[in-house]
Amino acid sequence: MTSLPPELLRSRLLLRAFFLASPQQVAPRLLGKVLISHPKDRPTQWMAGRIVEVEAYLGPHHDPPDPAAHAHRGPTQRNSVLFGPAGHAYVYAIYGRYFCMNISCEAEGQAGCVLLRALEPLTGLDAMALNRNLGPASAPRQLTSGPSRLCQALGLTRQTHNGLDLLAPASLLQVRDDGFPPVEPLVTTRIGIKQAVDWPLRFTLPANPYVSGPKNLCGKPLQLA
DNA sequence: ACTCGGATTCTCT
DNA sequence: GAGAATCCGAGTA
Repeated sequence: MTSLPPELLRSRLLLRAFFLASPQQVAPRLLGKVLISHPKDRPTQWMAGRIVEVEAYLGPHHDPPDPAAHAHRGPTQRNSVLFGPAGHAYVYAIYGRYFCMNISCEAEGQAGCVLLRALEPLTGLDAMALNRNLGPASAPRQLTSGPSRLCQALGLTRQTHNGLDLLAPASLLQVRDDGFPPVEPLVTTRIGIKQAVDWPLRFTLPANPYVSGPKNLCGKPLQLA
Protein backbone atom coordinates (compact mmCIF):
# COMPACT_ATOMS: atom_id res chain seq x y z
CA MET A 1 0.00 0.00 0.00
CA THR A 2 1.60 3.20 -1.16
CA SER A 3 0.55 6.81 -0.80
CA LEU A 4 -2.46 8.06 -2.65
CA PRO A 5 -2.17 9.95 -5.91
CA PRO A 6 -1.82 13.73 -5.35
CA GLU A 7 -5.39 14.59 -6.27
CA LEU A 8 -6.71 12.22 -3.58
CA LEU A 9 -4.31 13.04 -0.75
CA ARG A 10 -6.89 15.20 0.95
CA SER A 11 -9.73 12.71 0.58
CA ARG A 12 -10.99 10.81 3.60
CA LEU A 13 -12.25 7.27 4.08
CA LEU A 14 -15.96 7.08 4.74
CA LEU A 15 -17.04 6.06 8.23
CA ARG A 16 -18.79 2.82 9.05
CA ALA A 17 -21.79 4.77 10.25
CA PHE A 18 -22.26 6.09 6.73
CA PHE A 19 -23.39 2.60 5.69
CA LEU A 20 -25.44 1.80 8.80
CA ALA A 21 -28.62 2.93 7.10
CA SER A 22 -31.11 1.60 4.60
CA PRO A 23 -29.98 1.18 0.98
CA GLN A 24 -32.54 3.79 -0.06
CA GLN A 25 -30.73 6.29 2.15
CA VAL A 26 -27.18 5.19 1.46
CA ALA A 27 -27.47 4.95 -2.33
CA PRO A 28 -28.12 8.64 -3.08
CA ARG A 29 -25.54 9.70 -0.50
CA LEU A 30 -22.90 7.67 -2.31
CA LEU A 31 -23.22 9.83 -5.41
CA GLY A 32 -20.13 12.02 -5.71
CA LYS A 33 -17.98 9.77 -3.52
CA VAL A 34 -14.82 8.20 -4.96
CA LEU A 35 -14.03 4.50 -5.44
CA ILE A 36 -10.31 3.77 -5.55
CA SER A 37 -8.41 0.56 -6.13
CA HIS A 38 -4.94 -0.61 -6.95
CA PRO A 39 -3.81 -3.92 -8.38
CA LYS A 40 -2.43 -6.29 -5.78
CA ASP A 41 0.65 -6.93 -7.88
CA ARG A 42 1.25 -3.26 -8.68
CA PRO A 43 1.05 -1.22 -5.47
CA THR A 44 2.11 2.04 -7.10
CA GLN A 45 -0.76 2.01 -9.57
CA TRP A 46 -3.98 3.65 -8.44
CA MET A 47 -7.27 3.83 -10.27
CA ALA A 48 -10.10 6.04 -9.09
CA GLY A 49 -13.53 7.10 -10.26
CA ARG A 50 -16.36 9.22 -8.95
CA ILE A 51 -19.63 7.39 -8.30
CA VAL A 52 -22.30 8.87 -10.58
CA GLU A 53 -24.96 6.12 -10.76
CA VAL A 54 -26.16 3.59 -8.16
CA GLU A 55 -29.09 1.31 -7.41
CA ALA A 56 -30.48 0.22 -4.05
CA TYR A 57 -31.37 -3.44 -3.38
CA LEU A 58 -33.37 -4.12 -0.25
CA GLY A 59 -32.78 -6.88 2.27
CA PRO A 60 -35.26 -9.70 2.99
CA HIS A 61 -36.39 -8.00 6.21
CA HIS A 62 -37.85 -5.13 4.19
CA ASP A 63 -41.61 -5.05 3.80
CA PRO A 64 -42.44 -5.87 1.11
CA PRO A 65 -39.32 -7.91 0.24
CA ASP A 66 -37.35 -6.88 -2.84
CA PRO A 67 -37.69 -9.75 -5.34
CA ALA A 68 -34.89 -8.32 -7.50
CA ALA A 69 -32.33 -8.53 -4.70
CA HIS A 70 -29.90 -11.46 -4.50
CA ALA A 71 -30.52 -11.62 -0.77
CA HIS A 72 -34.28 -11.70 -0.89
CA ARG A 73 -34.55 -15.44 -0.19
CA GLY A 74 -32.03 -15.35 2.65
CA PRO A 75 -28.33 -16.15 2.96
CA THR A 76 -26.57 -18.35 0.40
CA GLN A 77 -22.91 -19.06 -0.28
CA ARG A 78 -22.87 -16.41 -2.99
CA ASN A 79 -24.51 -13.55 -1.08
CA SER A 80 -23.07 -14.22 2.39
CA VAL A 81 -21.14 -10.92 2.38
CA LEU A 82 -24.42 -9.03 2.32
CA PHE A 83 -25.41 -10.50 5.68
CA GLY A 84 -22.12 -9.42 7.26
CA PRO A 85 -21.04 -5.97 8.46
CA ALA A 86 -21.70 -2.85 6.41
CA GLY A 87 -19.16 -1.21 4.14
CA HIS A 88 -17.88 -4.37 2.48
CA ALA A 89 -17.69 -5.26 -1.20
CA TYR A 90 -20.09 -7.80 -2.65
CA VAL A 91 -18.72 -8.82 -6.07
CA TYR A 92 -20.53 -11.45 -8.10
CA ALA A 93 -20.22 -12.96 -11.57
CA ILE A 94 -22.92 -12.50 -14.19
CA TYR A 95 -23.53 -13.90 -17.68
CA GLY A 96 -20.41 -16.03 -17.42
CA ARG A 97 -18.14 -13.17 -18.42
CA TYR A 98 -18.73 -10.13 -16.22
CA PHE A 99 -18.75 -8.95 -12.63
CA CYS A 100 -20.86 -6.45 -10.70
CA MET A 101 -19.92 -4.71 -7.46
CA ASN A 102 -22.14 -3.73 -4.52
CA ILE A 103 -21.53 -2.23 -1.10
CA SER A 104 -23.20 -3.84 1.90
CA CYS A 105 -25.40 -1.63 4.08
CA GLU A 106 -27.29 -1.72 7.34
CA ALA A 107 -26.57 -3.62 10.53
CA GLU A 108 -25.11 -7.12 10.43
CA GLY A 109 -27.80 -9.64 9.54
CA GLN A 110 -29.67 -7.19 7.34
CA ALA A 111 -28.66 -7.62 3.72
CA GLY A 112 -29.37 -4.34 1.99
CA CYS A 113 -26.82 -3.19 -0.55
CA VAL A 114 -26.01 -0.60 -3.21
CA LEU A 115 -24.98 -1.56 -6.74
CA LEU A 116 -22.40 0.70 -8.38
CA ARG A 117 -23.53 1.24 -11.98
CA ALA A 118 -21.22 3.96 -13.29
CA LEU A 119 -18.15 5.99 -12.40
CA GLU A 120 -16.61 9.13 -13.80
CA PRO A 121 -12.97 8.13 -14.30
CA LEU A 122 -10.55 10.31 -12.33
CA THR A 123 -7.20 8.57 -12.01
CA GLY A 124 -5.44 5.82 -13.95
CA LEU A 125 -7.36 6.12 -17.20
CA ASP A 126 -4.54 4.47 -19.13
CA ALA A 127 -4.63 1.42 -16.88
CA MET A 128 -8.42 1.31 -17.13
CA ALA A 129 -8.23 1.35 -20.92
CA LEU A 130 -5.76 -1.53 -20.86
CA ASN A 131 -8.02 -3.53 -18.54
CA ARG A 132 -10.94 -2.84 -20.86
CA ASN A 133 -9.00 -3.83 -23.97
CA LEU A 134 -9.50 -0.36 -25.37
CA GLY A 135 -6.97 1.94 -27.01
CA PRO A 136 -5.32 4.67 -24.91
CA ALA A 137 -7.22 7.34 -26.82
CA SER A 138 -10.63 5.76 -26.26
CA ALA A 139 -13.49 7.88 -24.94
CA PRO A 140 -13.46 8.02 -21.12
CA ARG A 141 -17.14 7.18 -21.18
CA GLN A 142 -16.32 3.72 -22.53
CA LEU A 143 -14.22 2.94 -19.46
CA THR A 144 -16.58 2.90 -16.49
CA SER A 145 -20.14 3.62 -17.66
CA GLY A 146 -21.88 0.38 -16.75
CA PRO A 147 -21.77 -1.95 -13.74
CA SER A 148 -19.55 -4.56 -15.40
CA ARG A 149 -17.51 -2.04 -17.33
CA LEU A 150 -16.41 -0.36 -14.11
CA CYS A 151 -15.43 -3.70 -12.61
CA GLN A 152 -13.38 -4.57 -15.66
CA ALA A 153 -11.75 -1.14 -15.72
CA LEU A 154 -10.70 -1.35 -12.07
CA GLY A 155 -9.78 -5.02 -12.33
CA LEU A 156 -12.40 -6.11 -9.82
CA THR A 157 -13.18 -9.85 -9.56
CA ARG A 158 -15.11 -12.02 -7.18
CA GLN A 159 -12.01 -14.03 -6.42
CA THR A 160 -9.90 -11.14 -5.14
CA HIS A 161 -12.39 -8.44 -4.15
CA ASN A 162 -15.54 -10.07 -2.78
CA GLY A 163 -15.75 -9.40 0.94
CA LEU A 164 -13.09 -6.67 1.10
CA ASP A 165 -13.59 -3.92 3.67
CA LEU A 166 -13.97 -0.65 1.78
CA LEU A 167 -13.31 1.47 4.85
CA ALA A 168 -9.89 0.18 5.89
CA PRO A 169 -6.80 2.35 5.28
CA ALA A 170 -4.80 -0.60 3.93
CA SER A 171 -7.55 -2.01 1.73
CA LEU A 172 -7.00 -2.55 -1.98
CA LEU A 173 -10.45 -1.13 -2.52
CA GLN A 174 -11.76 1.96 -0.73
CA VAL A 175 -14.58 4.48 -0.84
CA ARG A 176 -13.51 8.02 -0.03
CA ASP A 177 -14.93 11.53 0.23
CA ASP A 178 -12.90 14.12 -1.66
CA GLY A 179 -15.12 17.06 -0.82
CA PHE A 180 -17.30 16.88 -3.89
CA PRO A 181 -20.35 18.98 -2.98
CA PRO A 182 -23.69 17.22 -2.34
CA VAL A 183 -26.06 17.39 -5.30
CA GLU A 184 -29.75 16.65 -5.47
CA PRO A 185 -29.92 13.25 -7.25
CA LEU A 186 -32.32 12.11 -9.93
CA VAL A 187 -34.40 8.98 -9.32
CA THR A 188 -35.61 6.35 -11.81
CA THR A 189 -36.54 2.70 -11.83
CA ARG A 190 -33.75 0.13 -11.82
CA ILE A 191 -32.20 -1.21 -15.02
CA GLY A 192 -31.92 -4.76 -16.31
CA ILE A 193 -34.18 -6.49 -13.81
CA LYS A 194 -37.48 -8.31 -14.29
CA GLN A 195 -38.91 -8.09 -10.79
CA ALA A 196 -40.08 -4.96 -8.98
CA VAL A 197 -39.43 -3.03 -12.18
CA ASP A 198 -41.43 -0.03 -10.95
CA TRP A 199 -39.54 0.63 -7.74
CA PRO A 200 -37.76 4.01 -7.83
CA LEU A 201 -34.38 2.86 -6.54
CA ARG A 202 -31.88 4.05 -9.16
CA PHE A 203 -30.08 7.29 -8.39
CA THR A 204 -27.86 9.41 -10.64
CA LEU A 205 -25.99 12.67 -10.61
CA PRO A 206 -28.05 15.01 -12.81
CA ALA A 207 -26.75 15.63 -16.33
CA ASN A 208 -23.58 13.65 -15.70
CA PRO A 209 -22.28 12.28 -19.04
CA TYR A 210 -20.82 9.16 -17.42
CA VAL A 211 -24.18 7.78 -16.33
CA SER A 212 -24.72 4.46 -18.16
CA GLY A 213 -27.21 3.81 -20.92
CA PRO A 214 -27.41 5.01 -24.52
CA LYS A 215 -29.81 7.76 -23.65
CA ASN A 216 -28.73 8.58 -20.09
CA LEU A 217 -32.29 8.07 -18.76
CA CYS A 218 -33.17 11.26 -17.01
CA GLY A 219 -35.50 10.74 -14.07
CA LYS A 220 -36.97 13.20 -11.65
CA PRO A 221 -35.50 14.96 -8.62
CA LEU A 222 -35.32 12.95 -5.42
CA GLN A 223 -37.75 14.26 -2.83
CA LEU A 224 -35.90 15.20 0.31
CA ALA A 225 -36.95 13.12 3.30
C1' DA B 1 -28.44 -34.56 -10.80
C1' DC B 2 -30.59 -31.30 -13.93
C1' DT B 3 -32.46 -27.06 -15.69
C1' DC B 4 -32.84 -22.23 -16.09
C1' DG B 5 -31.65 -17.71 -16.69
C1' DG B 6 -29.28 -13.60 -15.18
C1' DA B 7 -28.43 -6.23 -11.36
C1' DT B 8 -24.35 -7.20 -19.16
C1' DT B 9 -21.76 -5.97 -23.08
C1' DC B 10 -20.42 -6.14 -27.75
C1' DT B 11 -21.21 -6.78 -32.52
C1' DC B 12 -23.67 -6.85 -35.98
C1' DT B 13 -27.90 -4.98 -39.05
C1' DG C 1 -32.76 -2.77 -32.29
C1' DA C 2 -31.72 -7.65 -32.14
C1' DG C 3 -28.86 -11.66 -31.05
C1' DA C 4 -24.79 -14.01 -29.34
C1' DA C 5 -21.41 -15.01 -25.88
C1' DT C 6 -20.84 -18.10 -21.78
C1' DC C 7 -20.81 -20.10 -16.81
C1' DC C 8 -22.33 -21.06 -12.43
C1' DG C 9 -25.57 -20.20 -8.56
C1' DA C 10 -30.00 -21.27 -7.15
C1' DG C 11 -34.22 -23.76 -7.33
C1' DT C 12 -36.51 -28.03 -8.30
C1' DA C 13 -36.69 -33.22 -8.48
